[in-house]
Amino acid sequence: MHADQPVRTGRAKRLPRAVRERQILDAAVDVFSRLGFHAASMDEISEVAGISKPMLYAYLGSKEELFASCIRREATRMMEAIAAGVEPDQPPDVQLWSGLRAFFGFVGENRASWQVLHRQASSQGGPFAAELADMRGRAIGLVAALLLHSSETQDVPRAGDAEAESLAAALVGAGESLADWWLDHPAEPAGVVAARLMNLVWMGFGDLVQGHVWHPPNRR
Amino acid sequence: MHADQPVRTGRAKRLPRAVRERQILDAAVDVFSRLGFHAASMDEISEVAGISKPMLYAYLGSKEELFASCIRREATRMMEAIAAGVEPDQPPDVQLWSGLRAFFGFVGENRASWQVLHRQASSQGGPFAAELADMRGRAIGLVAALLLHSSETQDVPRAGDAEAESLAAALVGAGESLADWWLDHPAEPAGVVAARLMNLVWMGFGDLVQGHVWHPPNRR
DNA sequence: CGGTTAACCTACTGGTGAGTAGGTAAGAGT
DNA sequence: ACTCTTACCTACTCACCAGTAGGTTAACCG
Repeated sequence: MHADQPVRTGRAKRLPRAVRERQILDAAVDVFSRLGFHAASMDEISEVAGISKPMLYAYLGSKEELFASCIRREATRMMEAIAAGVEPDQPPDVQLWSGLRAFFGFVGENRASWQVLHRQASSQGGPFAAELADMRGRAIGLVAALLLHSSETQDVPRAGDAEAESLAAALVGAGESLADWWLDHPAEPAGVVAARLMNLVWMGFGDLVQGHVWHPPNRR
Repeated sequence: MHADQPVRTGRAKRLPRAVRERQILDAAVDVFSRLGFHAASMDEISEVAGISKPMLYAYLGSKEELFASCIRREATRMMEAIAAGVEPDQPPDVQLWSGLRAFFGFVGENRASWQVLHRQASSQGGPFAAELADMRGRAIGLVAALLLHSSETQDVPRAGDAEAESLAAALVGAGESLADWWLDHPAEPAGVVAARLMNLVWMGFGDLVQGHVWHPPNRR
């Protein structure tokens, strides 16, 4: 995924702090994703990063602070990737579709990031899960706004804020979960997984079993 | 959730092995769910169980074996709860509905079990995740069969096995995920959460934003 | 009431990993 | 060339925890 340092031999080359910090975070995400927070050791992270342990502490603080930094960085990267993917002045279903594509695209190309963000962060309690909850909250807000706007264009009065928000929560949850499932079934291409979720949540089984499917408008 | 032993004072009362084993598993589920596999210590589990550490090893073997026993027991309990809840000779949507109710009912009354099953087991690799994958596989099979049957009753030719199975996977994933979300929003009653998912996957947003909702047939 | 079994204990070992003390050298500024 | 800063290191300490050795007492059986 990220290029690994060759095996450490003696002293590492001197590099400016900002560069080292990035390398350390890359290494930490890699190790945390493979082993989980507790089983990951600072020794291993330092080794993968190509430096010695005291550097970790000098630059990123304690193990917990390092983990939190990983989560923050990856969460930000992901939200930016999604924001870059949506097409704001399209109809709601197309917006949802492009958001899903961007999301699954990111996860596919950054499996380690997703592993850390979703599985690790949420199974540690406390401030880590909170960091995640914050990101999820923003995502839910976006989807809820989409739904509200979508029901405004129809002239149906009934969709309230709470209704929209909880449906959005369910959809975001479904997305997280499907991405998680995808980690264990990596054969499928991102587009297929995204399309599957799109159909599920937009059409519903009730329509699908009758042969009604949703498909994207064919531009490009 | 489970009644805790009062504080250990000296020697514990002598009890038959089967009873102690159950107490130990109860304690282990509790501790694993709160702390996760790695952070949980055998000392703490033994303390919560009201016995001393060597008893754990005498009865349930190593830490890993103990964890695996927890997963197996809780997975079995859950599948049985769901099986007991479905009503086999109802139409597909009602079957799905009763399955969802049973599922969320179980999770609501056994949050610790769910925490161990879903979050902990899946974030440890290897044999633990495999144990889970097996259970999930069975659940997916059930739902897929339901969907296939459901599309047979309509005279639509197109739903193949693979299609049904991947949709089932998505639905099961959505259920897992919504249950997970629910852990952090315990205020909602089980029925509401179940109904939300039912509507999402059966009707889809496309219908919901137009005011079409699914509701259970009103028996009782 | 002895004797056997099985439930139960205290008290250790060995290993591992977080975090630190204290020192070395590479490059920048003068 | 000479110092100063800062990137970088080796080599520890200390705590915690999985797993065990070896001993104790309660119940049951004759």
